[in-house]
Amino acid sequence: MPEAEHTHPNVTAPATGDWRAELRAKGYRLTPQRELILAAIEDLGHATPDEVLAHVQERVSSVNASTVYRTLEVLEDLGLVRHAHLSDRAPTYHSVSGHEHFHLKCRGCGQVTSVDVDLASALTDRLADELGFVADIGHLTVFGRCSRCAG
Amino acid sequence: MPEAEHTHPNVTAPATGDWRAELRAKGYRLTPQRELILAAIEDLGHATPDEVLAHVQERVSSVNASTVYRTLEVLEDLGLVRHAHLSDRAPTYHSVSGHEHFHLKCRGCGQVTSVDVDLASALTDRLADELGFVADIGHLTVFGRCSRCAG
DNA sequence: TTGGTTGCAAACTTTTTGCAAGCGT
DNA sequence: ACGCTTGCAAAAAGTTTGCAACCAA
Repeated sequence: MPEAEHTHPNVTAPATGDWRAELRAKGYRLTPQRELILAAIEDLGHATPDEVLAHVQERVSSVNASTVYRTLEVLEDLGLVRHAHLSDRAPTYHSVSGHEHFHLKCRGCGQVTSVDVDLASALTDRLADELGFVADIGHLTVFGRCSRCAG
Repeated sequence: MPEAEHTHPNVTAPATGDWRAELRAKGYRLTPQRELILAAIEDLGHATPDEVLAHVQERVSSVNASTVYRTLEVLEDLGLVRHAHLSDRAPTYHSVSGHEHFHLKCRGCGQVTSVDVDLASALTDRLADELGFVADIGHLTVFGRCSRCAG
């Protein structure tokens, strides 16, 4: 499959520093690894655990893969990052500092596009009205073909 | 996570036998394994490769896991089965003999619900009109909370 | 007979886990 | 000092691959 490129460069708001307080409030500790991993995700926009690890290790080579997995879980619990499944393989994590969005993935060129959740409101409304189902659109990935590849 | 139960028992149309011809037409061969694996998916409704293997092995213990993976790929190529990601782990395969549908997965109780693709037409239309993106709704899984678990 | 298929074993990729040492608070 | 965290190594889970024997056509 072609390499994924992203149409929505992550122009994220800088971490306010108040997440560190929330982290402690939940009984977690603030460690260099956690700051590095969160920063990596904000740098990379969308990244798999593997890519996060590589990015972090460019500066601090001693950081371990298990730490990345464990930290990603903590950061997701804190609501600082989210993940989606952009391929049949590893999940992709992204920062939540911006607006909530879901993803479109083109099977032709591999391009990933971020779309505002509003665009799916018709679906979420119907699911809620007709089935009482509260959808988590931020986790959604819609596969298909982009305009160029659909032809 | 709770075990998934399914609200849409697969009442699939019996294989007409004409898939065997299509299979040969594409240069594939008709083998007992392929018939068993397709039958397993129609029996099970929704199943991971692992579950398919276990089901097939109840009758023919010699069937191998690689054969299941390879066959699932062939069957999907023929359009006889499809897969969706109902968990962060193994993919789930289902028969395409019925109507096309996408899935709802409840994070509370794990329940999986099949929903007719029509219900998502508002989303697919907007994606097509505004972005030219042709969505493959049959592959979609929407995570969230069912009416009971949403409270 | 020909070449697509299968079973087997080994390799691989991604993620999880046990544990002792380390460090944030 | 207490106990959450980390690095490491091994295990687990899921999938893929090379290859010789096998069998559908």
